[in-house]
Amino acid sequence: MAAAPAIRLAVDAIVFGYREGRLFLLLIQRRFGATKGMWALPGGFVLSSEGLTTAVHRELKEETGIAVKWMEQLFTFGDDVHRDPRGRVVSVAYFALVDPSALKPHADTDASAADWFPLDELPKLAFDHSTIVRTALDRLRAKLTYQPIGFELLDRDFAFSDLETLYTTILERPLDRRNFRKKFMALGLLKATGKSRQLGSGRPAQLFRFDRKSYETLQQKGIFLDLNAG
Amino acid sequence: MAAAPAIRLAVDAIVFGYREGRLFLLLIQRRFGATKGMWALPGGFVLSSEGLTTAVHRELKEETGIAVKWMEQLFTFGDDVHRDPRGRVVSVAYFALVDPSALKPHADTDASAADWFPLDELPKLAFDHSTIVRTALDRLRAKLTYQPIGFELLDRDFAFSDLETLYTTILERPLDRRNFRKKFMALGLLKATGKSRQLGSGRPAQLFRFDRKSYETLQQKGIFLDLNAG
DNA sequence: ACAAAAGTGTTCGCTTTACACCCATGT
DNA sequence: ACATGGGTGTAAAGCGAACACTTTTGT
Repeated sequence: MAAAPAIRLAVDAIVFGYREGRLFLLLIQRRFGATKGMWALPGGFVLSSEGLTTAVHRELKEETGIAVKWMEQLFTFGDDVHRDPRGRVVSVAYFALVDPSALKPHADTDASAADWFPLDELPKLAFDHSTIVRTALDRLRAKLTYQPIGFELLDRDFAFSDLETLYTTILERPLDRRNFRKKFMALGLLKATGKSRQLGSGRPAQLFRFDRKSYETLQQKGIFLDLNAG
Repeated sequence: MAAAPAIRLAVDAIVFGYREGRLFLLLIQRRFGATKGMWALPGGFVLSSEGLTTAVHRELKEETGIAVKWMEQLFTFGDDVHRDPRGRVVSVAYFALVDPSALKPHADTDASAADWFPLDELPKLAFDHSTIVRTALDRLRAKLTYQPIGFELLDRDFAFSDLETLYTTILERPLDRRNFRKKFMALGLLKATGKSRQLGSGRPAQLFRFDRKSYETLQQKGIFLDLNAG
């Protein structure tokens, strides 16, 4: 076969943030082209000299100023030949989880703005980015049941109730507090810090921290954390 | 951003076949270029006018003569900039399961040969195709535990023991016959045909057929079929 | 009769689930 | 004292795992 026709390859980043019981999505406002002014996922074209993973990290950094440690490949979108008005663009989507309070996005050259949006109040998105976000959400929910998450989304020290709220927020359904705590504790990836925290009234909550080693081990292994009722 | 540099986009097909207690992989022998004479996964460059899924099906058909109904996107390989000696090529890998007895591969213009290889006797593969195959195998094994498979791999009518052998072959470990049967039957996706079959001596086996409707339903839903001991 | 493959139930232990009250602190 | 959020135990049911013999046929 001769040289391939000009398909352009892009990467997109779905960055979920969690704060105070709400899930957020990181978006940028497009500065150029037919989609100028619309909100979209951070992303852009892959350079021929860089790997895909490098490319997403670079684009994310360039467009929002945010650096994340880890992104997971989600899916490659390229069945619809017209998904991008600029021509044939195939996009490899990656997703990440971060604590948004630590990361103030700032717009850069390619974006006129960058900001966090609550998941239930997303603006209309450019391209097929709504589909991509939906796919990412599905994956995130599925991921909860076979891998621990939270490390990237919570403060270093957190109360158990923070973890519970995180899970109920993502799953959009309640969990049984006792059962959830029992199961999660049994995984042995939380360390008590000895410290405690109090918000207004109520009994102070003891603070925990993830044990990084076991956390990463469990992430690899694919554990079970059946979460029907918690 | 200006026009993207010339990255070429390819698709590769990992087609697993199952027959008589063995897993096979469909390979083609490369006819051109630096990898001439080597075995590789069927695949090739995506045309700018076609979707990714269309592209894999087309390439598979062109190179091996085999048409499959369904392929699942596996992963996109593009972190290694030098994975292809022809330049920068990013490949979207898809995998499929078929009954190889119904599908005699024949080489076509781009391949000098196409054939089934037992998984444990693969030749050295071109590019990073060994890595891709390994990834596909991991996925296939994982898939077994949350989705029913078998429909695509067995004859329309099959004995229960065929199904059992299929599972033990893929998982490479024995299953408890009684438990496996109990669980699988409980899913309610097998219909008795009333017919039976006998191979040499031994009690004849009654033949089953998949109930297509429930099969597809369960594939969507993501069911649980814990298979530690079967 | 024996060899070969198909078919079938029960028991035990663990995990999941459902469920409600007390604790520590602030106001 | 009451409001607020944090923290805890137990019993019942269901599921997964382990385990061996009988049936039907050919030779």
